[in-house]
Amino acid sequence: MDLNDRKFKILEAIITDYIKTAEPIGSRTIAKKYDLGVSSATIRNDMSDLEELGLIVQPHTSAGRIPSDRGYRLYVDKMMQSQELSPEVADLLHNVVENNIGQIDYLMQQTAKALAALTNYTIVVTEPKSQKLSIKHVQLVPVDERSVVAVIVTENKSVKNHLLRVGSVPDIEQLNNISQAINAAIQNYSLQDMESIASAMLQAHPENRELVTKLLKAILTAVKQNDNVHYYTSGVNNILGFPEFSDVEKAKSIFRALEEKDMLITLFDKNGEHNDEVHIVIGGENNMKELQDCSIVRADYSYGNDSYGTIGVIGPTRMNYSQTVSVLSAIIKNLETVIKSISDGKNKEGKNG
Amino acid sequence: MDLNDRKFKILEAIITDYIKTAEPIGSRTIAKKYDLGVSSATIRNDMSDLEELGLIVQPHTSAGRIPSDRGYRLYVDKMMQSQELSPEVADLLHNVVENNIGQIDYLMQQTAKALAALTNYTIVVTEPKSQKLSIKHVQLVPVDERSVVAVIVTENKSVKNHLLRVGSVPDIEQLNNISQAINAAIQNYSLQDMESIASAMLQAHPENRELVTKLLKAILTAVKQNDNVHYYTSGVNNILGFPEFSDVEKAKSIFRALEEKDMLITLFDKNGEHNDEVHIVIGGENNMKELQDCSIVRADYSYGNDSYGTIGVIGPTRMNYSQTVSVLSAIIKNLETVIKSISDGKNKEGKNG
DNA sequence: GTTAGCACTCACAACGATTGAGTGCTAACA
DNA sequence: TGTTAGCACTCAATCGTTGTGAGTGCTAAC
Repeated sequence: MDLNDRKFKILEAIITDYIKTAEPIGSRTIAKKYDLGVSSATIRNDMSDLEELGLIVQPHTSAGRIPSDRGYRLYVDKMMQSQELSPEVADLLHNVVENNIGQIDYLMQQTAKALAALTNYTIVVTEPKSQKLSIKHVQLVPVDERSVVAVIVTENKSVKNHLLRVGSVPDIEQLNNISQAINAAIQNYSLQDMESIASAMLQAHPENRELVTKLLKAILTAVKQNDNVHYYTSGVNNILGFPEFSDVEKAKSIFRALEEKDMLITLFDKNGEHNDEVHIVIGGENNMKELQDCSIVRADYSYGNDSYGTIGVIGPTRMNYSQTVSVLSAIIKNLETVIKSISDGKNKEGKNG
Repeated sequence: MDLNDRKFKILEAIITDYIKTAEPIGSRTIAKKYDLGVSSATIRNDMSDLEELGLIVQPHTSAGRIPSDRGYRLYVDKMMQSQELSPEVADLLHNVVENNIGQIDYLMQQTAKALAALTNYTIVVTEPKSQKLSIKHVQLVPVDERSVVAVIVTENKSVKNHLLRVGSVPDIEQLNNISQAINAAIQNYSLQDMESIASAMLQAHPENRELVTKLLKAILTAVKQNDNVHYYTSGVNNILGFPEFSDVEKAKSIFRALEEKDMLITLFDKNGEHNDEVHIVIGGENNMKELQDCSIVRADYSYGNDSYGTIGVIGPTRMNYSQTVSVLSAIIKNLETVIKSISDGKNKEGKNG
């Protein structure tokens, strides 16, 4: 069976209508609302064919049709028109990135928040994560008489604080000396060779054994923490706004799924490398049964050379794919442009290793 | 009308039963379940009296009784037995604090999470906030060729990072010099006198005008940000578990309320100073209409000398007050003990100003 | 003060009838 | 061969009716 132009139009009508109303669409509605020049009986015949192809389904005998996962898939792959963003929205997205680019965690949070507000769906943003992590710089900063913060800057520009509690805190000069020494040691030895770094450090600063030991431990923790995916969510409650989730049990199971970290790993599983496309996973195409009624639109953004994160939009299968893809592409582009403009200096000067 | 012993017992029966089941309790149920030695008719008479006093209400004519806000209030103030925590729970609470005391944001998050898991209610924790904020130490740390992190340590031991983007980043030695200079300047002038600090700094480091300007701005932001209440929530979804909120609209309105920052300010409004009591606000006693079906149990914890935060537990009016108060008191005690043990050195040595 | 007994109330569930949106099929038409 | 009008059929949703049972308030007697 072939899909002629009219059948495509009917499928599109069903999908766009259903996205708007969440109600099954009947043949008469299509005949009246869309000017196809044929009667409802003809549309009925076409709908029967579309159903045979598995593109639409009937919730029950005496109801209209709604799109199936396969129907959405065809729509998304072949029929969907890309949507122009309004200048206001484009501006808003640009500003979110521009204003928060300095603080990576703020940036992630604000990005998620803005996308949630714009799309009305649920947003998950993962922090950029580098494949190979290396420590770039370490600095000790005094906090009070018993604690020092180790500020650890990694190659992929994440800045993390680790508070170290010690018996007594050396003065600032000494802290600077230790900081300098650890930076030198990290340059000289590979991070794998913690033994050598430790012994070198302890030899040079025997009077601050406790501090140095804890510092090294913090650095190890930082390296290990890199394996943890940090992520931010926003708009989780938007789920409750959709009639398909007005059943509390359904909403709860989705919430539970979104709370689990492993879920995200499954969901955002790259099956390989970062790439530039926007990925769409529709309904049952993902294999988590709690999210079978949801679709996920996601895209990676690169952050520096080999570091990247993911932004995912989670909504009902009946989501506005076209708008979502536009907004997502726009924010990714903004992120990458601004990030690139910052790190441009780096390649030219090429000082640091 | 007076409340004799039996009436108290009946009220208590109604409250404890309703907390468990969320169903109205009838006179026969009480007669059977609680051995009061009187018939249901007698209990009926007493219940009628309790209703006249406004301590219980009937949802409709042919239903049992449920406690009113005033009933809960009487129970909480006069009748409630304090509950011993099991050693496991006590241990868990202790460990949460002990293991995370170093990183204040982690500590808040983990505390909220643990309480949410233990109580099954919604937890809101505000970061400790000082009345008067002063900057204790500033340190610049290089990130890449275009950016520097300003690590700002405040008197109440919060450590915040601000990323500064500049045309070119001076070498580490210079960064240390500038850090030292700003620390000195902050010591010499009051923070109110930013003018003087700025001119002194710019005079001393004219070649890093951009960096110094941005640094000063970051410091100002840090001071201002202190006015913002930072808070962490956990267990928001627990709301959906309670039958009284199984109506999606109700749940949504509560979620919306919890999302609003101003709500918290209203909710946690201290009407004055920090004190040691656990406060309980029952149902309509708070004046936010979205939360009229919720109760709030909250307590302040002090963090250092004049800095304190608040932990709030939000649940249905039908919440287990006794357990909640126990858990909350325990975590507050843990927090304060551990915090005190850390800062003990401070008062003895009394070095820094 | 307590209790048994009884009439009364009212939410809730079950049932059946009605409605209406929507379909599939058939026969006729271009 | 594609299109259409017409008609019988299906079935979720709505609505009124009825029965049921948990629970009350009142009264009279103990």
